Amino acid sequence: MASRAETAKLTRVNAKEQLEALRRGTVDLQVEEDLLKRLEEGRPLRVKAGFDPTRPDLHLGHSVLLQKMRAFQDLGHEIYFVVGDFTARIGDPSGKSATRSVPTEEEIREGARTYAEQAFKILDPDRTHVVYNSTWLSSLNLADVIHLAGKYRLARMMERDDFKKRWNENQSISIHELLYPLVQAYDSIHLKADVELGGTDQLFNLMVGRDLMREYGLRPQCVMTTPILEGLSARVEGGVLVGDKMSKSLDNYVGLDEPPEAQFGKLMSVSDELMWRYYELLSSLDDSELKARKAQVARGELHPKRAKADLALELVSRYHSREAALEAERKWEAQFSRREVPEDLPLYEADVGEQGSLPLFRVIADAGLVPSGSEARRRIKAGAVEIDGEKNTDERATLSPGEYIIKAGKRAWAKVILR
RNA sequence: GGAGGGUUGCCCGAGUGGUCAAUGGGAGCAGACUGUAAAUCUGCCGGCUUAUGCCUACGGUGGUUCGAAUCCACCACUCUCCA
Repeated sequence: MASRAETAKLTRVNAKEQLEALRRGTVDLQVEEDLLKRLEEGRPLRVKAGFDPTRPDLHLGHSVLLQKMRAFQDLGHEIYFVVGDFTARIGDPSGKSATRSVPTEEEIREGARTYAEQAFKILDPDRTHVVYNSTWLSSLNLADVIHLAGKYRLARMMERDDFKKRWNENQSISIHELLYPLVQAYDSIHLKADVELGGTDQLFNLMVGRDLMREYGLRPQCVMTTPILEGLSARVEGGVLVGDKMSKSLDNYVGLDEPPEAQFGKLMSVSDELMWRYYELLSSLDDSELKARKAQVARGELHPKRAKADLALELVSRYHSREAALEAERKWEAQFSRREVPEDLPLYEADVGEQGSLPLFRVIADAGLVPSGSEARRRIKAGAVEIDGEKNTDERATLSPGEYIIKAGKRAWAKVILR
Protein backbone atom coordinates (compact mmCIF):
# COMPACT_ATOMS: atom_id res chain seq x y z
CA MET A 1 0.00 0.00 0.00
CA ALA A 2 1.47 3.33 -1.03
CA SER A 3 2.08 5.88 1.68
CA ARG A 4 1.03 9.51 1.49
CA ALA A 5 4.51 10.64 0.60
CA GLU A 6 4.75 8.15 -2.22
CA THR A 7 1.41 8.99 -3.70
CA ALA A 8 2.21 12.68 -3.59
CA LYS A 9 5.26 11.93 -5.64
CA LEU A 10 3.26 9.77 -8.01
CA THR A 11 1.00 12.67 -8.79
CA ARG A 12 3.90 14.18 -10.58
CA VAL A 13 4.07 11.28 -12.99
CA ASN A 14 3.49 12.91 -16.30
CA ALA A 15 -0.06 13.16 -17.47
CA LYS A 16 0.43 11.12 -20.59
CA GLU A 17 1.89 8.25 -18.62
CA GLN A 18 -0.95 8.45 -16.17
CA LEU A 19 -3.48 8.33 -18.94
CA GLU A 20 -1.74 5.34 -20.42
CA ALA A 21 -1.84 3.47 -17.13
CA LEU A 22 -5.42 4.39 -16.40
CA ARG A 23 -6.69 3.48 -19.81
CA ARG A 24 -5.35 -0.05 -19.60
CA GLY A 25 -8.11 -2.62 -19.37
CA THR A 26 -10.95 -0.16 -19.84
CA VAL A 27 -13.64 -0.36 -22.47
CA ASP A 28 -15.01 3.15 -22.89
CA LEU A 29 -13.28 6.39 -22.15
CA GLN A 30 -15.19 9.62 -22.70
CA VAL A 31 -13.51 11.98 -23.39
CA GLU A 32 -9.88 11.08 -23.58
CA GLU A 33 -8.53 14.53 -24.43
CA ASP A 34 -10.49 16.03 -21.57
CA LEU A 35 -9.14 13.48 -19.11
CA LEU A 36 -5.63 14.24 -20.29
CA LYS A 37 -6.28 17.93 -19.82
CA ARG A 38 -7.45 17.37 -16.27
CA LEU A 39 -4.47 15.20 -15.49
CA GLU A 40 -2.22 17.93 -16.78
CA GLU A 41 -3.72 20.30 -14.24
CA GLY A 42 -1.71 18.31 -11.71
CA ARG A 43 -4.36 18.26 -9.00
CA PRO A 44 -5.95 15.19 -7.45
CA LEU A 45 -9.00 14.35 -9.52
CA ARG A 46 -12.35 13.61 -7.92
CA VAL A 47 -13.15 10.11 -9.04
CA LYS A 48 -16.57 8.70 -8.33
CA ALA A 49 -18.09 5.24 -8.45
CA GLY A 50 -21.42 4.13 -7.07
CA PHE A 51 -22.28 0.93 -5.24
CA ASP A 52 -25.51 -0.78 -4.37
CA PRO A 53 -25.39 -1.63 -0.67
CA THR A 54 -28.17 -4.21 -0.83
CA ARG A 55 -25.80 -6.86 -2.10
CA PRO A 56 -22.95 -6.55 0.31
CA ASP A 57 -20.94 -9.47 -0.95
CA LEU A 58 -18.15 -8.34 -3.18
CA HIS A 59 -16.76 -10.76 -5.68
CA LEU A 60 -14.11 -10.85 -8.37
CA GLY A 61 -16.48 -9.10 -10.75
CA HIS A 62 -16.45 -6.04 -8.53
CA SER A 63 -12.71 -6.29 -8.14
CA VAL A 64 -12.17 -5.30 -11.77
CA LEU A 65 -13.64 -1.89 -11.07
CA LEU A 66 -12.06 -1.62 -7.63
CA GLN A 67 -8.64 -2.26 -9.07
CA LYS A 68 -9.15 0.53 -11.53
CA MET A 69 -10.12 2.79 -8.64
CA ARG A 70 -7.00 1.71 -6.86
CA ALA A 71 -4.98 2.65 -9.91
CA PHE A 72 -6.34 6.18 -9.65
CA GLN A 73 -5.45 6.27 -5.98
CA ASP A 74 -1.94 5.13 -6.63
CA LEU A 75 -1.54 8.10 -8.93
CA GLY A 76 -2.65 10.40 -6.14
CA HIS A 77 -6.29 10.92 -6.97
CA GLU A 78 -9.25 10.97 -4.60
CA ILE A 79 -11.89 8.29 -4.73
CA TYR A 80 -15.51 8.95 -3.85
CA PHE A 81 -17.07 5.65 -2.95
CA VAL A 82 -20.75 6.46 -3.26
CA VAL A 83 -23.01 4.18 -1.30
CA GLY A 84 -26.39 4.23 -2.98
CA ASP A 85 -28.35 4.03 0.23
CA PHE A 86 -31.04 6.42 -0.96
CA THR A 87 -31.51 4.71 -4.28
CA ALA A 88 -31.54 1.31 -2.62
CA ARG A 89 -34.50 2.37 -0.54
CA ILE A 90 -36.54 3.00 -3.64
CA GLY A 91 -35.70 -0.29 -5.28
CA ASP A 92 -33.61 -1.45 -8.16
CA PRO A 93 -34.87 -0.66 -11.65
CA SER A 94 -32.72 -3.03 -13.66
CA GLY A 95 -34.35 -6.22 -12.41
CA LYS A 96 -37.32 -7.32 -14.45
CA SER A 97 -39.20 -8.87 -11.58
CA ALA A 98 -39.73 -5.63 -9.77
CA THR A 99 -41.12 -6.73 -6.45
CA ARG A 100 -37.98 -6.92 -4.44
CA SER A 101 -38.44 -6.25 -0.78
CA VAL A 102 -37.15 -2.86 0.20
CA PRO A 103 -34.34 -3.17 2.69
CA THR A 104 -34.55 -1.38 6.00
CA GLU A 105 -32.27 1.47 6.87
CA GLU A 106 -30.27 -0.69 9.25
CA GLU A 107 -29.81 -3.35 6.60
CA ILE A 108 -28.53 -0.72 4.22
CA ARG A 109 -26.14 0.69 6.81
CA GLU A 110 -24.88 -2.74 7.64
CA GLY A 111 -24.55 -3.61 3.98
CA ALA A 112 -22.63 -0.45 3.30
CA ARG A 113 -20.30 -1.10 6.19
CA THR A 114 -19.41 -4.65 5.15
CA TYR A 115 -19.19 -3.46 1.58
CA ALA A 116 -16.59 -0.83 2.37
CA GLU A 117 -14.72 -3.27 4.56
CA GLN A 118 -14.34 -5.68 1.68
CA ALA A 119 -13.54 -2.91 -0.76
CA PHE A 120 -10.59 -1.92 1.40
CA LYS A 121 -8.98 -5.21 0.54
CA ILE A 122 -8.27 -3.41 -2.70
CA LEU A 123 -8.70 0.30 -2.06
CA ASP A 124 -6.47 2.53 0.00
CA PRO A 125 -8.65 3.70 2.89
CA ASP A 126 -6.66 6.90 3.27
CA ARG A 127 -7.64 8.10 -0.16
CA THR A 128 -11.21 6.85 -0.14
CA HIS A 129 -14.15 9.03 0.77
CA VAL A 130 -17.08 6.82 1.63
CA VAL A 131 -20.19 8.91 1.09
CA TYR A 132 -23.90 8.10 1.24
CA ASN A 133 -26.11 9.58 -1.43
CA SER A 134 -29.03 9.93 0.99
CA THR A 135 -27.00 12.76 2.50
CA TRP A 136 -27.86 15.02 -0.38
CA LEU A 137 -30.73 13.23 -2.09
CA SER A 138 -33.15 13.01 0.80
CA SER A 139 -33.35 16.78 1.09
CA LEU A 140 -34.47 17.27 -2.51
CA ASN A 141 -38.11 18.27 -2.78
CA LEU A 142 -40.57 17.57 -5.54
CA ALA A 143 -39.82 20.84 -7.28
CA ASP A 144 -36.13 19.94 -7.38
CA VAL A 145 -36.94 16.55 -8.80
CA ILE A 146 -39.21 17.99 -11.47
CA HIS A 147 -36.57 20.51 -12.32
CA LEU A 148 -34.06 17.72 -12.67
CA ALA A 149 -36.43 15.64 -14.77
CA GLY A 150 -37.03 18.64 -16.99
CA LYS A 151 -33.41 18.57 -18.04
CA TYR A 152 -33.64 15.33 -19.93
CA ARG A 153 -35.62 14.02 -22.87
CA LEU A 154 -37.58 10.83 -23.12
CA ALA A 155 -36.19 9.97 -26.52
CA ARG A 156 -32.69 10.11 -25.09
CA MET A 157 -33.72 8.03 -22.14
CA MET A 158 -35.18 5.38 -24.39
CA GLU A 159 -31.81 4.95 -26.00
CA ARG A 160 -30.78 2.96 -23.00
CA ASP A 161 -30.54 -0.67 -24.02
CA ASP A 162 -32.71 -2.25 -21.39
CA PHE A 163 -35.40 0.42 -21.70
CA LYS A 164 -35.39 0.11 -25.46
CA LYS A 165 -35.57 -3.64 -25.26
CA ARG A 166 -38.40 -3.70 -22.78
CA TRP A 167 -40.23 -1.04 -24.72
CA ASN A 168 -39.96 -3.02 -27.96
CA GLU A 169 -41.01 -6.21 -26.26
CA ASN A 170 -44.03 -4.63 -24.60
CA GLN A 171 -42.60 -5.12 -21.14
CA SER A 172 -43.49 -2.80 -18.33
CA ILE A 173 -41.37 0.20 -17.47
CA SER A 174 -42.30 2.30 -14.50
CA ILE A 175 -41.68 6.03 -14.35
CA HIS A 176 -39.35 5.92 -11.38
CA GLU A 177 -37.03 3.72 -13.35
CA LEU A 178 -36.54 6.60 -15.73
CA LEU A 179 -35.56 8.71 -12.76
CA TYR A 180 -32.71 6.44 -11.82
CA PRO A 181 -30.16 7.62 -14.31
CA LEU A 182 -31.09 11.17 -13.40
CA VAL A 183 -30.60 10.58 -9.73
CA GLN A 184 -27.27 8.92 -10.33
CA ALA A 185 -26.30 11.89 -12.46
CA TYR A 186 -27.31 14.16 -9.64
CA ASP A 187 -24.74 12.42 -7.47
CA SER A 188 -22.09 13.49 -9.94
CA ILE A 189 -23.42 17.02 -9.91
CA HIS A 190 -23.34 17.13 -6.15
CA LEU A 191 -19.83 15.72 -5.97
CA LYS A 192 -18.54 17.74 -8.91
CA ALA A 193 -16.91 14.59 -10.16
CA ASP A 194 -14.02 14.77 -12.59
CA VAL A 195 -14.38 11.15 -13.51
CA GLU A 196 -17.01 8.53 -12.97
CA LEU A 197 -16.15 4.86 -13.16
CA GLY A 198 -18.48 1.94 -13.70
CA GLY A 199 -18.98 -1.32 -15.50
CA THR A 200 -19.79 -1.22 -19.20
CA ASP A 201 -23.43 -1.84 -18.27
CA GLN A 202 -23.35 1.57 -16.61
CA LEU A 203 -22.23 3.47 -19.67
CA PHE A 204 -25.60 5.01 -20.33
CA ASN A 205 -26.06 6.20 -16.76
CA LEU A 206 -22.58 7.64 -16.69
CA MET A 207 -23.22 9.53 -19.91
CA VAL A 208 -26.41 10.98 -18.50
CA GLY A 209 -24.20 12.30 -15.75
CA ARG A 210 -22.16 14.19 -18.34
CA ASP A 211 -25.24 15.69 -19.95
CA LEU A 212 -26.82 16.81 -16.74
CA MET A 213 -23.65 18.28 -15.34
CA ARG A 214 -23.49 20.45 -18.43
CA GLU A 215 -27.11 21.44 -17.87
CA TYR A 216 -26.25 22.46 -14.35
CA GLY A 217 -23.37 24.59 -15.53
CA LEU A 218 -20.64 22.19 -14.46
CA ARG A 219 -17.77 20.74 -16.37
CA PRO A 220 -19.02 17.36 -17.58
CA GLN A 221 -17.32 14.42 -15.95
CA CYS A 222 -15.14 12.02 -17.84
CA VAL A 223 -16.52 8.54 -18.05
CA MET A 224 -14.59 5.33 -17.89
CA THR A 225 -15.97 1.81 -17.99
CA THR A 226 -14.44 -1.49 -17.07
CA PRO A 227 -15.42 -4.83 -18.58
CA ILE A 228 -18.04 -6.99 -16.94
CA LEU A 229 -16.53 -10.18 -15.69
CA GLU A 230 -18.19 -13.38 -16.81
CA GLY A 231 -19.31 -15.80 -14.13
CA LEU A 232 -17.67 -19.13 -13.35
CA SER A 233 -19.93 -21.10 -15.65
CA ALA A 234 -19.22 -19.11 -18.81
CA ARG A 235 -18.37 -21.30 -21.80
CA VAL A 236 -17.21 -20.84 -25.33
CA GLU A 237 -19.74 -21.48 -28.04
CA GLY A 238 -18.85 -20.97 -31.65
CA GLY A 239 -15.64 -19.25 -30.67
CA VAL A 240 -17.37 -16.71 -28.49
CA LEU A 241 -17.38 -16.58 -24.72
CA VAL A 242 -20.96 -16.78 -23.56
CA GLY A 243 -22.34 -16.70 -20.07
CA ASP A 244 -23.95 -14.51 -17.49
CA LYS A 245 -21.99 -11.91 -15.67
CA MET A 246 -20.61 -12.90 -12.34
CA SER A 247 -23.23 -12.46 -9.68
CA LYS A 248 -24.12 -13.82 -6.33
CA SER A 249 -27.69 -14.58 -7.23
CA LEU A 250 -26.57 -16.84 -10.07
CA ASP A 251 -24.08 -18.51 -7.78
CA ASN A 252 -21.31 -18.20 -10.32
CA TYR A 253 -19.02 -16.00 -8.31
CA VAL A 254 -15.88 -16.02 -6.23
CA GLY A 255 -16.40 -13.87 -3.17
CA LEU A 256 -13.55 -11.73 -1.88
CA ASP A 257 -14.48 -12.91 1.59
CA GLU A 258 -14.59 -16.59 0.86
CA PRO A 259 -12.11 -18.99 2.44
CA PRO A 260 -8.99 -19.80 0.42
CA GLU A 261 -10.08 -23.37 -0.33
CA ALA A 262 -13.39 -22.23 -1.80
CA GLN A 263 -11.76 -19.54 -3.91
CA PHE A 264 -9.12 -21.92 -5.17
CA GLY A 265 -11.58 -24.66 -6.01
CA LYS A 266 -13.95 -22.36 -7.80
CA LEU A 267 -11.18 -20.88 -9.91
CA MET A 268 -9.96 -24.34 -10.87
CA SER A 269 -13.41 -25.29 -12.12
CA VAL A 270 -13.41 -22.57 -14.70
CA SER A 271 -13.14 -23.45 -18.39
CA ASP A 272 -9.82 -22.90 -20.13
CA GLU A 273 -11.14 -20.09 -22.28
CA LEU A 274 -12.56 -18.33 -19.29
CA MET A 275 -9.26 -18.74 -17.52
CA TRP A 276 -7.65 -16.43 -20.09
CA ARG A 277 -10.37 -13.89 -19.61
CA TYR A 278 -9.71 -13.97 -15.89
CA TYR A 279 -6.00 -13.67 -16.52
CA GLU A 280 -6.66 -10.63 -18.64
CA LEU A 281 -8.97 -8.86 -16.22
CA LEU A 282 -7.76 -10.03 -12.84
CA SER A 283 -4.11 -10.99 -12.86
CA SER A 284 -1.23 -8.57 -12.54
CA LEU A 285 0.44 -9.87 -15.67
CA ASP A 286 0.94 -7.25 -18.32
CA ASP A 287 0.16 -7.79 -21.97
CA SER A 288 3.48 -9.26 -23.01
CA GLU A 289 3.67 -11.61 -20.04
CA LEU A 290 0.16 -12.78 -20.74
CA LYS A 291 0.96 -13.39 -24.39
CA ALA A 292 4.01 -15.37 -23.45
CA ARG A 293 1.98 -17.50 -21.09
CA LYS A 294 -0.66 -18.22 -23.71
CA ALA A 295 2.03 -19.21 -26.17
CA GLN A 296 3.58 -21.58 -23.64
CA VAL A 297 0.27 -23.34 -23.17
CA ALA A 298 -0.39 -23.41 -26.91
CA ARG A 299 2.99 -25.05 -27.50
CA GLY A 300 2.30 -27.61 -24.81
CA GLU A 301 5.12 -26.39 -22.59
CA LEU A 302 2.73 -25.45 -19.84
CA HIS A 303 -0.24 -27.57 -18.87
CA PRO A 304 -3.44 -25.53 -18.82
CA LYS A 305 -4.22 -26.92 -15.41
CA ARG A 306 -0.92 -25.53 -14.13
CA ALA A 307 -1.66 -22.16 -15.70
CA LYS A 308 -5.03 -22.19 -14.00
CA ALA A 309 -3.52 -23.09 -10.67
CA ASP A 310 -1.02 -20.24 -11.01
CA LEU A 311 -3.84 -17.81 -11.57
CA ALA A 312 -5.77 -19.22 -8.63
CA LEU A 313 -2.68 -18.91 -6.46
CA GLU A 314 -2.20 -15.29 -7.43
CA LEU A 315 -5.78 -14.35 -6.69
CA VAL A 316 -6.12 -16.30 -3.47
CA SER A 317 -2.85 -14.80 -2.29
CA ARG A 318 -4.21 -11.36 -3.00
CA TYR A 319 -7.21 -11.79 -0.73
CA HIS A 320 -5.60 -14.03 1.86
CA SER A 321 -1.91 -14.87 1.87
CA ARG A 322 0.61 -16.78 -0.16
CA GLU A 323 0.74 -19.48 2.52
CA ALA A 324 -3.03 -19.86 2.61
CA ALA A 325 -3.12 -20.12 -1.15
CA LEU A 326 -0.46 -22.83 -1.25
CA GLU A 327 -2.27 -24.73 1.46
CA ALA A 328 -5.50 -24.47 -0.51
CA GLU A 329 -3.78 -25.84 -3.57
CA ARG A 330 -2.33 -28.74 -1.63
CA LYS A 331 -5.76 -29.68 -0.27
CA TRP A 332 -7.33 -29.31 -3.65
CA GLU A 333 -4.77 -31.60 -5.26
CA ALA A 334 -5.38 -34.21 -2.63
CA GLN A 335 -9.13 -34.14 -2.78
CA PHE A 336 -9.82 -33.66 -6.45
CA SER A 337 -6.76 -34.76 -8.35
CA ARG A 338 -5.80 -37.73 -6.22
CA ARG A 339 -9.39 -38.26 -5.08
CA GLU A 340 -8.43 -38.71 -1.50
CA VAL A 341 -10.82 -38.30 1.35
CA PRO A 342 -10.73 -34.63 2.24
CA GLU A 343 -9.39 -33.44 5.56
CA ASP A 344 -11.69 -31.70 8.01
CA LEU A 345 -14.86 -33.56 7.15
CA PRO A 346 -18.00 -32.14 8.64
CA LEU A 347 -19.22 -34.43 11.38
CA TYR A 348 -22.78 -35.66 11.63
CA GLU A 349 -24.00 -37.64 14.59
CA ALA A 350 -27.36 -39.29 15.13
CA ASP A 351 -29.16 -41.91 17.15
CA VAL A 352 -30.49 -44.89 15.28
CA GLY A 353 -33.57 -45.10 17.48
CA GLU A 354 -35.72 -48.16 18.04
CA GLN A 355 -35.25 -49.74 14.61
CA GLY A 356 -31.57 -50.11 15.30
CA SER A 357 -30.67 -48.54 11.96
CA LEU A 358 -31.34 -45.52 9.79
CA PRO A 359 -32.12 -45.38 6.07
CA LEU A 360 -29.09 -44.28 4.10
CA PHE A 361 -30.96 -41.59 2.20
CA ARG A 362 -32.22 -40.15 5.46
CA VAL A 363 -28.72 -39.88 6.86
CA ILE A 364 -27.43 -38.21 3.69
CA ALA A 365 -30.20 -35.64 3.80
CA ASP A 366 -30.03 -35.00 7.52
CA ALA A 367 -26.27 -34.65 7.42
CA GLY A 368 -26.86 -31.77 5.04
CA LEU A 369 -25.11 -33.33 2.07
CA VAL A 370 -28.19 -32.76 -0.09
CA PRO A 371 -31.23 -30.51 0.38
CA SER A 372 -33.92 -33.19 0.60
CA GLY A 373 -34.63 -36.86 1.06
CA SER A 374 -35.79 -37.13 -2.51
CA GLU A 375 -32.54 -35.69 -3.75
CA ALA A 376 -30.65 -38.14 -1.54
CA ARG A 377 -32.50 -41.04 -3.17
CA ARG A 378 -31.78 -39.68 -6.59
CA ARG A 379 -28.09 -39.55 -5.86
CA ILE A 380 -28.09 -43.09 -4.52
CA LYS A 381 -29.81 -44.31 -7.65
CA ALA A 382 -27.45 -42.27 -9.80
CA GLY A 383 -24.44 -43.97 -8.25
CA ALA A 384 -23.12 -40.85 -6.58
CA VAL A 385 -23.03 -42.31 -3.11
CA GLU A 386 -20.07 -44.02 -1.51
CA ILE A 387 -19.81 -45.41 1.99
CA ASP A 388 -16.21 -45.81 3.13
CA GLY A 389 -15.16 -45.76 -0.49
CA GLU A 390 -17.68 -48.35 -1.65
CA LYS A 391 -20.37 -47.34 -4.07
CA ASN A 392 -23.87 -48.03 -2.86
CA THR A 393 -26.79 -47.77 -5.24
CA ASP A 394 -29.40 -49.42 -3.04
CA GLU A 395 -32.12 -46.89 -2.46
CA ARG A 396 -33.31 -48.87 0.53
CA ALA A 397 -29.95 -49.33 2.18
CA THR A 398 -29.83 -48.77 5.91
CA LEU A 399 -27.00 -47.98 8.25
CA SER A 400 -26.53 -49.60 11.62
CA PRO A 401 -24.61 -47.93 14.45
CA GLY A 402 -21.01 -47.23 13.63
CA GLU A 403 -18.71 -44.73 12.00
CA TYR A 404 -18.82 -44.03 8.31
CA ILE A 405 -17.34 -41.72 5.76
CA ILE A 406 -20.05 -40.90 3.27
CA LYS A 407 -19.71 -39.23 -0.09
CA ALA A 408 -22.81 -38.15 -1.98
CA GLY A 409 -21.51 -36.26 -4.98
CA LYS A 410 -18.37 -34.46 -6.04
CA ARG A 411 -18.03 -32.24 -3.04
CA ALA A 412 -20.53 -33.60 -0.56
CA TRP A 413 -18.64 -35.46 2.12
CA ALA A 414 -19.35 -36.15 5.75
CA LYS A 415 -18.14 -38.24 8.58
CA VAL A 416 -21.15 -39.90 10.16
CA ILE A 417 -21.37 -41.43 13.59
CA LEU A 418 -24.49 -43.44 14.40
CA ARG A 419 -25.26 -44.63 17.87
C1' G B 1 -63.00 6.18 -19.36
C1' G B 2 -63.84 2.09 -23.28
C1' A B 3 -62.38 -2.52 -25.97
C1' G B 4 -59.19 -6.60 -26.31
C1' G B 5 -54.83 -9.77 -24.87
C1' G B 6 -51.39 -11.92 -21.29
C1' U B 7 -50.00 -14.15 -16.17
C1' U B 8 -47.75 -22.10 -16.16
C1' G B 9 -42.32 -25.25 -12.40
C1' C B 10 -35.19 -21.65 -11.73
C1' C B 11 -35.88 -19.27 -17.05
C1' C B 12 -38.29 -19.68 -21.87
C1' G B 13 -42.52 -22.06 -23.35
C1' A B 14 -46.61 -26.15 -24.65
C1' G B 15 -51.08 -27.52 -22.58
C1' U B 16 -58.09 -25.13 -23.27
C1' G B 17 -62.50 -30.33 -18.20
C1' G B 18 -60.10 -36.33 -16.43
C1' U B 19 -54.80 -40.41 -19.16
C1' C B 20 -51.10 -33.42 -15.78
C1' A B 21 -46.24 -33.22 -10.92
C1' A B 22 -47.89 -30.99 -16.15
C1' U B 23 -44.72 -31.93 -23.70
C1' G B 24 -40.25 -29.42 -25.35
C1' G B 25 -35.80 -26.34 -24.83
C1' G B 26 -32.24 -23.95 -21.62
C1' A B 27 -30.07 -23.87 -16.87
C1' G B 28 -28.87 -27.15 -12.92
C1' C B 29 -27.50 -31.90 -10.53
C1' A B 30 -25.33 -36.93 -10.72
C1' G B 31 -22.48 -40.82 -13.34
C1' A B 32 -18.70 -42.18 -17.30
C1' C B 33 -14.43 -39.90 -19.74
C1' U B 34 -10.78 -36.06 -17.90
C1' G B 35 -6.94 -31.70 -16.00
C1' U B 36 -13.32 -31.16 -10.44
C1' A B 37 -11.60 -27.67 -17.96
C1' A B 38 -14.24 -28.06 -22.54
C1' A B 39 -16.73 -31.41 -25.76
C1' U B 40 -19.37 -36.03 -25.68
C1' C B 41 -22.52 -40.00 -23.80
C1' U B 42 -26.10 -41.68 -19.83
C1' G B 43 -29.51 -40.75 -15.97
C1' C B 44 -32.06 -37.29 -12.91
C1' C B 45 -34.43 -32.74 -12.40
C1' G B 46 -41.49 -30.40 -6.23
C1' G B 47 -41.78 -32.67 -1.25
C1' C B 48 -42.82 -36.88 2.03
C1' U B 49 -38.79 -43.25 5.99
C1' U B 50 -39.55 -45.72 -0.05
C1' A B 51 -45.87 -45.45 -1.05
C1' U B 52 -49.67 -49.08 -8.21
C1' G B 53 -49.87 -43.88 -1.83
C1' C B 54 -50.16 -38.93 0.23
C1' C B 55 -49.19 -33.56 0.21
C1' U B 56 -48.03 -29.06 -2.38
C1' A B 57 -48.07 -26.59 -7.34
C1' C B 58 -50.15 -23.76 -13.09
C1' G B 59 -51.07 -14.84 -10.57
C1' G B 60 -54.92 -14.34 -5.97
C1' U B 61 -59.78 -15.44 -3.84
C1' G B 62 -64.27 -17.74 -4.37
C1' G B 63 -67.57 -20.78 -7.48
C1' U B 64 -69.45 -24.67 -11.19
C1' U B 65 -68.32 -30.00 -11.56
C1' C B 66 -67.82 -36.73 -9.46
C1' G B 67 -63.31 -34.23 -11.34
C1' A B 68 -60.26 -27.67 -13.14
C1' A B 69 -53.79 -25.36 -15.18
C1' U B 70 -58.06 -25.90 -18.34
C1' C B 71 -65.12 -23.33 -17.35
C1' C B 72 -67.44 -18.91 -14.42
C1' A B 73 -67.07 -14.43 -11.08
C1' C B 74 -64.34 -10.92 -8.71
C1' C B 75 -59.43 -9.04 -7.58
C1' A B 76 -54.15 -8.04 -8.65
C1' C B 77 -50.29 -7.23 -12.04
C1' U B 78 -49.09 -6.28 -17.09
C1' C B 79 -49.43 -5.17 -22.56
C1' U B 80 -52.05 -3.32 -26.97
C1' C B 81 -55.65 -0.27 -29.40
C1' C B 82 -59.40 3.71 -28.96
C1' A B 83 -60.70 8.30 -26.04
